[in-house]
Amino acid sequence: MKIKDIANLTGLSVATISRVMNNHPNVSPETREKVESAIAETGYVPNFLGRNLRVSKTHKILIILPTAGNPFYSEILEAIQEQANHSEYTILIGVTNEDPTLENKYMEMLTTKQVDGAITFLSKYDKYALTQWASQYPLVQCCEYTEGAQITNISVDNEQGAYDAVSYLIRKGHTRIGAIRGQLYFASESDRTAGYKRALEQAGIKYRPEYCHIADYTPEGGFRGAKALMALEEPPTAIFAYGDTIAIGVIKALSETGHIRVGRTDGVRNVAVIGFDDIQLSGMLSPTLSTVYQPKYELGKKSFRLLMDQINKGSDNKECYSIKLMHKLVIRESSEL
Amino acid sequence: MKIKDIANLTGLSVATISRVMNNHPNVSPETREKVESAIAETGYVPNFLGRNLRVSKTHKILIILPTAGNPFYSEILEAIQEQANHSEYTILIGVTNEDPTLENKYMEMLTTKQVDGAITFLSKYDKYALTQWASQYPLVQCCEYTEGAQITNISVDNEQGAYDAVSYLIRKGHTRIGAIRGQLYFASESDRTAGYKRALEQAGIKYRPEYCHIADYTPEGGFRGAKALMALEEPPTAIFAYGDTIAIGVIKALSETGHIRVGRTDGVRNVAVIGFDDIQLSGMLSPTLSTVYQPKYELGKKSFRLLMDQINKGSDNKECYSIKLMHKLVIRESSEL
DNA sequence: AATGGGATTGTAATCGTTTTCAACCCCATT
DNA sequence: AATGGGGTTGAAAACGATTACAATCCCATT
Repeated sequence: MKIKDIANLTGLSVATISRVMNNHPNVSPETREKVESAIAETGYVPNFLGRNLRVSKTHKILIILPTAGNPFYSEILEAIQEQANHSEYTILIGVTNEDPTLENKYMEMLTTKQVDGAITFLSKYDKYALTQWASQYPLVQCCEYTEGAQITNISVDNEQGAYDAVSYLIRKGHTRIGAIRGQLYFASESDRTAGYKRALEQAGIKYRPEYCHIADYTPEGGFRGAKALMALEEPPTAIFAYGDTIAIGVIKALSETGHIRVGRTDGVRNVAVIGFDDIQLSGMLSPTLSTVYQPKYELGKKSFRLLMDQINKGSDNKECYSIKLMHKLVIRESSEL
Repeated sequence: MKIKDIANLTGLSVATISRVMNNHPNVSPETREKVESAIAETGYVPNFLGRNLRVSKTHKILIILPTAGNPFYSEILEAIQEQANHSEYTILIGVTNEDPTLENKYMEMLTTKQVDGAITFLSKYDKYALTQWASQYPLVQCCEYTEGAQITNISVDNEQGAYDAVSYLIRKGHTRIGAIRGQLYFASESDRTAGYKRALEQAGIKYRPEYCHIADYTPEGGFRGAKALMALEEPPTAIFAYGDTIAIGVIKALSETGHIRVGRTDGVRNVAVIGFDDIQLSGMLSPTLSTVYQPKYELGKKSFRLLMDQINKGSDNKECYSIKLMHKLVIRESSEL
């Protein structure tokens, strides 16, 4: 069942059928009526493969994620989905798991016209290559940015966020502050590390490399990291985790080792924990997690809008924006016990 | 830059270029060489819109999810992604948020040839419509099934899983066992409810409707549910949650009300909790969560394989399979304290 | 030298749409 | 009655690839 069948059925030409399908004006009410009833009868639906080729559009956008498991991304994804549902676009996701081959494979979906644009959550691209991509195709970078690349990106100020968190811990009297970070795969990590160091420095606290532990963004990573930190001969009294998923594991580890006890009565001071992201779960932990809030809904919504702007504007998208959204230090129990 | 440009550049015909691109035999080593270097020089990449139309394939499959936020789905998605990465398919996700309009919109991506097949995680379709879809397009139902519909589906035995969990609680001496379930949007819920009831009945315990609380599959839902159950004049001594995301909130609520205390010394008995799914987080809670394990990796992998089989087999896919994978009761702390 | 056949290449149709341009009809205006 | 113009429609050319079929070439065999 194709457009020609409807044409034959109604005795009209394919052009007219097409016009009806696309709500063009200049088609008489009678023929429109006739075509529509024929379509209804036969259950005809247009073949997008033909249409896509002709108009050179896919009405699909690609979301490139480093990992599928992190609720932080899920929440942003949800916002993007919501926007997409209100548009005529559907979203397609690609997970790279830090495999550069896959990163390229996904990027090539732009050149091969499989998608109209992309939102990437990665940052460790070659800046020249990335600039190149961005100049040719609709592309926005979300939650990250690549130093020196010309591409519109949107994120929070990670340096300041980390600074705020660590400064807060210092103000609470902590001087031995550990950090559990990712593997420097993201620009956000370097920034958070910079903020961490700036806070220490400003307070006159010496930076101790052994307090900086590397993990992946999972509870297990945080769990092992916290165990390692607490095994030092002079363990930290507070831990800053670069992601709430990490913090979950940190809290678990500290609970196991007795360094955190909700409603503790033995007079020992609990180790303080602050995370990053403010995923929905963080209010459900015991103790509830203090963290640096990222406006995930806004990040997702705005990314989508920025991408749409580029897609609709056409190829003269020379101007790139670098947008920072506000973060917020959210104090719950884990830093207060 | 299209295939014709390469043809002109090399003085060959488009057919030959196409043959080189698709690794056809019967193209002489010299011309292949010549074409390949021309491609390398110009950076030509084929336009998939043209190719897709011609071969009538998109090399994309759609995953229809009820929600984006549940880690249970994320983990299955991860498995599907992994499979897809090893194939020439990319996955596309659609989230319905229980909106029937969206469900249909996503299903129509099959008829409009936007995707080659779909894996759905929903179950509340009209069985006739669903059978119709499945007979015409590659389609598998994952984690759910629809009574009376002819469609291959794969899931665990939810009835038995719930039965196992509740029976275990009964064996531990509980007789007042609450349940927090979803809103009957899924077949799996009805099955779990049936299992819950069967276990009670077998033990001679009367089913009490007020012990059955309805929530959505979020920690917040579980939180409110548990609070409600504990507010009854005769509160349950154990709670079976229909999903680990729910159980997270249940544990939080019980911790707050003092019905759960890790390492409790006051002699009061903790309320036991068992969840469902065994998401990665469940080992990171305090207390760690006892739950009914679902083989998420296998569910994802197998779904993908089944879909590929249908896609490759062509339109004579008359036979449908209904596959059950093994669940497993995983006992951790939350049912033992 | 003629024949046959396998390997290689080219021609042109095809996939299902959209869209330009021309053609047509009908009616009001002159 | 001729003209002009708006409103509708159709014919045919795209879009960029794949592929059936025909054509050609080259070489071994007779």
